[in-house]
Amino acid sequence: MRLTKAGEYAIRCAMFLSFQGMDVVVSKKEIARCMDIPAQFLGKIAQQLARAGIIEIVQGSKGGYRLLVPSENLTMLDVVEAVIGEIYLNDCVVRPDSCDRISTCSIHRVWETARDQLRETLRQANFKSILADKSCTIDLMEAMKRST
Amino acid sequence: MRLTKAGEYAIRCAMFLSFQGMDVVVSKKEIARCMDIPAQFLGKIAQQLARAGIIEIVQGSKGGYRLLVPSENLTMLDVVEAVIGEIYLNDCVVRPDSCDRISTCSIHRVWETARDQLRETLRQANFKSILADKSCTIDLMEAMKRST
DNA sequence: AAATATAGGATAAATAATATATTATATGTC
DNA sequence: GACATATAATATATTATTTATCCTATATTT
Repeated sequence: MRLTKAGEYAIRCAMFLSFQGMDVVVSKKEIARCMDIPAQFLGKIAQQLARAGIIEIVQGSKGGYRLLVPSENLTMLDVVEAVIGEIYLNDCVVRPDSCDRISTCSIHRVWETARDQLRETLRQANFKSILADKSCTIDLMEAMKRST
Repeated sequence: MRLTKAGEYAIRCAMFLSFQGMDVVVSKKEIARCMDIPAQFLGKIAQQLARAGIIEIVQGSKGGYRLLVPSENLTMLDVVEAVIGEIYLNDCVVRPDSCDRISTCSIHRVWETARDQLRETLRQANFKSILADKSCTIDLMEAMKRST
């Protein structure tokens, strides 16, 4: 019941791009290096972020990724779900036929509540406010230095 | 980011035992049959529930499982964590060394909040109140009929 | 003692996640 | 246009986790 690495990497990538701002194309290599993401794997993740409309992929020399969404409108929910799909904690919430018990059972309702809360918490977390936290930006800048 | 089948099965098992009451020994076979759980797999899950002090395993002919905890004190959190371990949504919350960014970063705090909420919601859900919901008990009784 | 039921260790089978290799395509520079 | 550079896309390999079962041992009832 944990976030996958792909999800974690996607968040790191979104954080880095948010930090750079919307008009900057950042190369895959640089993101991978600074954020400790396997470069090829980042390629896959970027495809999913692009399909979700979160980033734009720029090909060719001087290519890379560019953020398409203002960081105050970009939430952790958007980024995570772009990569791992819509979050749900128990199958039966989304596919009632996965269990032949009735879907009104209160067990289902508990999972539904838990899921809604989780999604809401991630929806509240936008990258602008995350970066407003000094400890995050300090950390980012150190990561950039380290990987030069 | 989903509950494992083992977790789902554990909940079904706990629900069945809660329905039967604390003083009844229910055979593995019967639980497996009524709750659609592979019998051998249920054996493993029962071991974990027993280790957590939730059920008692009775060996020998006429053996089976007996609930040790009053259903009003037994929560979904207890049952789920007995089987899948302590819930956490992102590695870095529990093992800060899994990511070399500082643990005070607000990303971490979001995951921490989400995790706390999730655990709290599951802690609120005790099996007595779950069974107080008619649709659950009706469903249980039908499952028992079906599998005769 | 025989029958019945679960325990516990080992292992197999299935699925999912993570990562990489390779070929193709797009862009900028000379 | 040719070449260098960077990402795309498909395929494949690797690893980890989850799910399930087999088999021998042990406990209990009759």
